[in-house]
Amino acid sequence: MHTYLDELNQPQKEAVGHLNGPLMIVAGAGSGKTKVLTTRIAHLMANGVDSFNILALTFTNKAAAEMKERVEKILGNTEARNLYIGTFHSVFARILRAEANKIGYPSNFTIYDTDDAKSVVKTVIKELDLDDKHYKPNVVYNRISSAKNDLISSAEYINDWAIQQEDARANRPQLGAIYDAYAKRCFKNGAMDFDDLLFKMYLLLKNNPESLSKYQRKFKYVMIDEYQDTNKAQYEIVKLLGAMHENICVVGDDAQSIYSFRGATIENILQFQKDYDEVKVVKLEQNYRSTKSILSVANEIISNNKNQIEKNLFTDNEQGEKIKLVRTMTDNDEGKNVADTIQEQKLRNHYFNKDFAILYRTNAQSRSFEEALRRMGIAYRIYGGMSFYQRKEVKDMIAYLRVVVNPQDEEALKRIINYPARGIGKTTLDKAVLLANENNLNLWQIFCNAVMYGFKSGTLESIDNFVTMIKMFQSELPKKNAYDIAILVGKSTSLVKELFNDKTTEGLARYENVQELLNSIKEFVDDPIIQGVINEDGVIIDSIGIEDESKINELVNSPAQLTSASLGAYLQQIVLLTDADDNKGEIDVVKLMTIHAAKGLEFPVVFVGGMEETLFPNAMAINTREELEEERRLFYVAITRAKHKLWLTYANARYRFGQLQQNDSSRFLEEIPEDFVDKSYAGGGVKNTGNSWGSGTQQMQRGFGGGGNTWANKNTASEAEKRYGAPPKTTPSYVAPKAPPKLIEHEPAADFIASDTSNLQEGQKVEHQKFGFGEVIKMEGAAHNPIATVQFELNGEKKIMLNYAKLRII
DNA sequence: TACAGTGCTTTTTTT
DNA sequence: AAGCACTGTA
Repeated sequence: MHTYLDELNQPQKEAVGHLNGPLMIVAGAGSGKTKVLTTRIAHLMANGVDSFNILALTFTNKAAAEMKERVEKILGNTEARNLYIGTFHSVFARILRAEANKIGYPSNFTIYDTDDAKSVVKTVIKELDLDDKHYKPNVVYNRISSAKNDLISSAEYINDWAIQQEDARANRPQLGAIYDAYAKRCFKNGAMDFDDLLFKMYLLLKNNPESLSKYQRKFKYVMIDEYQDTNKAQYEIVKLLGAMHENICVVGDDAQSIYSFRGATIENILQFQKDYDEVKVVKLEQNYRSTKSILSVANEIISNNKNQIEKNLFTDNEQGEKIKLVRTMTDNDEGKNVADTIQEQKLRNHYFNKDFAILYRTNAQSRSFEEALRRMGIAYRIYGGMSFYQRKEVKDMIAYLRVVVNPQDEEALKRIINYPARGIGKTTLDKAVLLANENNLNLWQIFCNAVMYGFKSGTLESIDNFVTMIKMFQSELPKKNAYDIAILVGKSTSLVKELFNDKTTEGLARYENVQELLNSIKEFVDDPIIQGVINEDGVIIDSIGIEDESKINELVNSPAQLTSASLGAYLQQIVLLTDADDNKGEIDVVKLMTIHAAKGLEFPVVFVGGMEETLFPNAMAINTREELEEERRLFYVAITRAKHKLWLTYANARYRFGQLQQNDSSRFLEEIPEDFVDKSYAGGGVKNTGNSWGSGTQQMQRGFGGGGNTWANKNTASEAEKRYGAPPKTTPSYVAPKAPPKLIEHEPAADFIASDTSNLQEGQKVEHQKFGFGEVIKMEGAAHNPIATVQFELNGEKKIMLNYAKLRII
């Protein structure tokens, strides 16, 4: 019969089999949580629950996609399409569009990402005549964000005595005023930030009984993934949605709660059991992912936390190797060491690039790993950090599209009003903004009626041309899909042409990025998923808004109405997309990401870099026990990503803010029992052994020790040395062989012409037909036979004889 | 109006 | 180191 049930262990079966009533699954790392969730959905449907009545909420798009795919596989039919599976933010965005009128928003509202939101905060601070040195936009934004996650409106914020006291003590009494102005501005712009998607969803359900009842009836079964990471807003929404049927299933692991900075609280797990009369609790304690060695270390680490739900995570997997500890001199050496080790492991144990992950606490740490991997010719990909959609040229293009869909969107409008330059400069913009504020209109309305406001005739003409152009785009909205409009915009604004004409390396990259954006729009358009109904503005109104079946049939019969290929739909999904969600990922590359981004993932071989005090645990997060325990959970998450092998690495000193900074090894390393760890590499890595030791207390200077990697200062033994004994004086047993780096072939532009290199200087940027782009780092050789040493971006250092090679100077 | 140069701040994690 | 804001010049 239901063969899928046979694949489960006893507790898993219990969880899947509990169909009605509240259910809490405490799922340890690697215990088959996703399998249980997906099987449970399938089981619900096998027992007659309509797929339209199931809602599953996750934190990442990737998790949602995976869940959907796996349910589909189990079911073997297309019923899974009707399931409502998505992230909190994307599901609520869809619902809010359909219900926008109930909360006074346009259904084509824009979603502001963090950059947009901070920019609005900054604007508002300036308009209130406050000093943005004192009211730092970053800090203010975080404060507003926390308030929203705690469901505190600006009015409540201002009237809350305790909050006011707190702000007064911090000498920031105007925070409430800023919050209020910010909220009003977003509303005026027809925009919501990420937190609004939760906050407004809560308000919608709270204040509109019909809406609440509608969604309660629709979502008879609700499932929440990563419940330990929910904040108050999410908690209250779930509680409201589930109140009618109480068929709520939450899955979480308190040991993996790492998002308290976003308002998440473990309290939600504890509270869950009190909210309902009979909560079934199932613990999944068998780990199917890691070796015994790795899991023991993880268990040991987490046992140092006081606050936790008791559980006993075990595995039947093999013992595996001890985890390895590596100490290097600098962050650059750390990078080299990891790259060397990857190369070694590939050769010795036949791993592929894709089997490796390098994890770190902060995004800035990716640099040294990146450089080392590039030098070795190992393909890699960085997830997170500066995402594709944050690049200037991409944001510019998207800003145009945003204005077309929602001209109230002032952030986008400001961005493009004079780009490419069209004679509407700062003076004009300032005046328009002032007029908008005085007349309580938005910027777009000022421009549309510019003639009323006494702009100079030249300026007026520029404004009119701009307005006419945008209106022309808008008139195409109902007729054209997202891609066709994007192409039209690119052409009419000559934005693409401008980038194309910029032949510098950076210009080339920018042009390519815009092309990539256009490709992604095309892809989106070519794969129209029927997911909703579109209103006259081209914005998705969700099918959920239609209760009457005949109406749905009517709409299904007019497919144009139902495609999601509109520009509005495209914009909605990209802003909620993380680049970790990008699934082009099955190519053979080493993956680099923060530990946060790695949650929910697993890799055969894992490196955790930067195991140093101030970095991990991070200096910003050691002020309270709670903070420190969260850092420890983060370490726990890092460890439990590994299936077979785990390396922990740290550097004696690393560059931070342009200065070489010395750090002690992480306190977490002391918590690993001696027997579980192989420390034979904790002595400076492949290159640094045999040198004098001691991390010293003297200020490290740049170019220390003359020889690059030599430590000249001898002082007291370092913390690590005291703990782990003196580092080995001999060469390690195995030095990774340097495979000849593979050449990454460069495709020169069709118009590649070699330059006259007789006067080539150090520091100049060049292009080589085969090796690609690089920088001249050294000139040598006789005058009649000059030799340039060039550091190529993709192919490392090469000596080029200028008499023979063809180089183009950039 | 636009760009180049200078000086100043940054110091976590993300939907 | 790097990005940003501000200032001065063409």
